[in-house]
Amino acid sequence: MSEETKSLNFIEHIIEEDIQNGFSPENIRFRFPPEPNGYLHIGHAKSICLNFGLGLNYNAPVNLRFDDTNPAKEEQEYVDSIKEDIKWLGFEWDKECYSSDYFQQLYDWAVLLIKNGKAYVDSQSSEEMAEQKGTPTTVGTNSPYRDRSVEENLDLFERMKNGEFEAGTHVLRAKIDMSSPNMLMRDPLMYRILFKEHHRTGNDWCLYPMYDWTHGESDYVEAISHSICTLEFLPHRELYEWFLDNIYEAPKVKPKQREFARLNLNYTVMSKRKLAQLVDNNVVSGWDDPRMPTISGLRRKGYTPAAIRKFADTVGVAKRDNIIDVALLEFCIREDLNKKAPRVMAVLNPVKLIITNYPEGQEEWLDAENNPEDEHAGSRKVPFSRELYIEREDFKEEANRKFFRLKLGGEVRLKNAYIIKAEDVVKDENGEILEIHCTYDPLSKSGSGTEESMRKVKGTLHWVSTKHALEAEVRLYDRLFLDEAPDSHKDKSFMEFINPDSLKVITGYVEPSLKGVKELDHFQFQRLGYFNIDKDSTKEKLVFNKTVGLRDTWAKVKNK
RNA sequence: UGGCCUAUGGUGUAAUUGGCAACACAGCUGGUUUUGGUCCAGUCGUUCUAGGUUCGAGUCCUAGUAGGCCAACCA
Repeated sequence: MSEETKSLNFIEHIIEEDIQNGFSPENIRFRFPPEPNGYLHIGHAKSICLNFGLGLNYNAPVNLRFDDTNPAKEEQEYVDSIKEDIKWLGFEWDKECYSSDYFQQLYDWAVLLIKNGKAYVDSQSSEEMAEQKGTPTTVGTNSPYRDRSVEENLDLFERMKNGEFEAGTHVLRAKIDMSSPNMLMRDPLMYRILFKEHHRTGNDWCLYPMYDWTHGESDYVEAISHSICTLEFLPHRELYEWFLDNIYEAPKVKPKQREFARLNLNYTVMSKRKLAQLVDNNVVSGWDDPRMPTISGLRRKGYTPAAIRKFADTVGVAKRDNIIDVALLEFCIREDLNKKAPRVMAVLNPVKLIITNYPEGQEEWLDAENNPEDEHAGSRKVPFSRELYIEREDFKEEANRKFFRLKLGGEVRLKNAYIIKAEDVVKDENGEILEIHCTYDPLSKSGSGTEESMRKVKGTLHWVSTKHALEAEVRLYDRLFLDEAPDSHKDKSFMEFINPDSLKVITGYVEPSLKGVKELDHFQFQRLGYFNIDKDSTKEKLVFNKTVGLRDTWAKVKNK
């Protein structure tokens, strides 16, 4: 079987066209260029999957390049987390690069531009320059310093580099066109003076290049053929090309910038600034809080690399703004975990169930299938006894026939065990049920092959033996925001839509086979959802995170 | 008041480049099931508007409408 012919996205169409037009496939090269000023989120995952996926498809190298031109915001912590996240997603970069590695080259090229009359030192305040910049609908005016001599510019620029001037006193600007309809072409800044220690170059420089001047030239240095970024950089393309044209030397690869629509997810926010705000205001416990749309948050919540890659693949790549339904992300993780996660029994909201005709003190270890979706997963033993926990929601004193669970006088199968019949309840003075008393049919044991064991009863419940169960902390997550588009309201901050119940911490009871499981191990708590082990887990105390619930048809029926 | 980008079911993304609008998710119906999960079958629903070119337009042209981006010494 040949693999399904997958349709190409518009970036791939462009690459195919370039190859058609004679661009040599071995010169194809990509890069993923994060700024190390925050943790990567699911939107970056889309970009990572795009760039590294392209690299795989075209057998082309993909560089990881840290776009570190602003020492005020960038930190090593972020570099480390970014590398970890990309590796975890399953991708390998060719070279690990830093824009700061090119500071000298960039400086030399800037001198070249000055010599060619393409750049000049401006000595006005930022306010004055902003004033002269004009607006999208009105043209700008030239700086009084625009026509400084090459010699003066060269001298000033060198002294800027040497630290002779205070921050803010001078900048280097490209000399382009103050009346361009594209604001970015109105003599954009190339350099500013910043007396800040850089996470890599230390105090070597007090002159730092701006994004536009840095990015395209870095692509050029690395011979990136296709420089893929998000839509908001589209107007930068003209400048990207202008800068390149001023330093380009003939046989080399001239990088091409192309733009795609960034990922948006409903019920969350997706900008590093806003995510940082959630962290700084302690709305969440950190960048890797499972409620965050960060890669580290999703990982901690129990998402798998395969699920995220599948998601990125499914949402596609195009040029129109989009808002993806989180239901799609949830579908992707369920699909993956359904195949991989071992099934176990856990009771999260327990009520005691006593089997009155089961001998006191007796216990049995029953066979339980680990994963019906994976025949190689094998089975395990689970302990059964007279006293069990079941979910409070699985019992009602009376209910209609749509309720496939336990009710007084009704029968139900205990998963992997026996058919039971509810006989009586014991309540406290407030009417709260303390115990459910039932009887079991000793001949109905699962898998025993008896006629009784083959009987069809409508409901099957999960359970744990009170005596054998392990206590565990279980963290239940709900969406962080109550609004579908929390940051789309002009008059309200996204912070006003935070879901106060996004985290519930409860104590649950899990079957004893879970003793000794490792961080990040995934499980399906049968009939409840997927859970994984949090890093806060210890030998003494298990801590689970809820990854996602199972699809819940009952919830829909119930609410009708 | 300018320039640029985008417009296909509820949400996304395709359409052999001008030739029967399809795939996934979501929704709904039913079946199987010792998970109200999975799986299976079925179903709902789509080319922003108006003109034009053409034998034929989602695709090309014109105008309109709607949404997005652009005035940081951020990236």
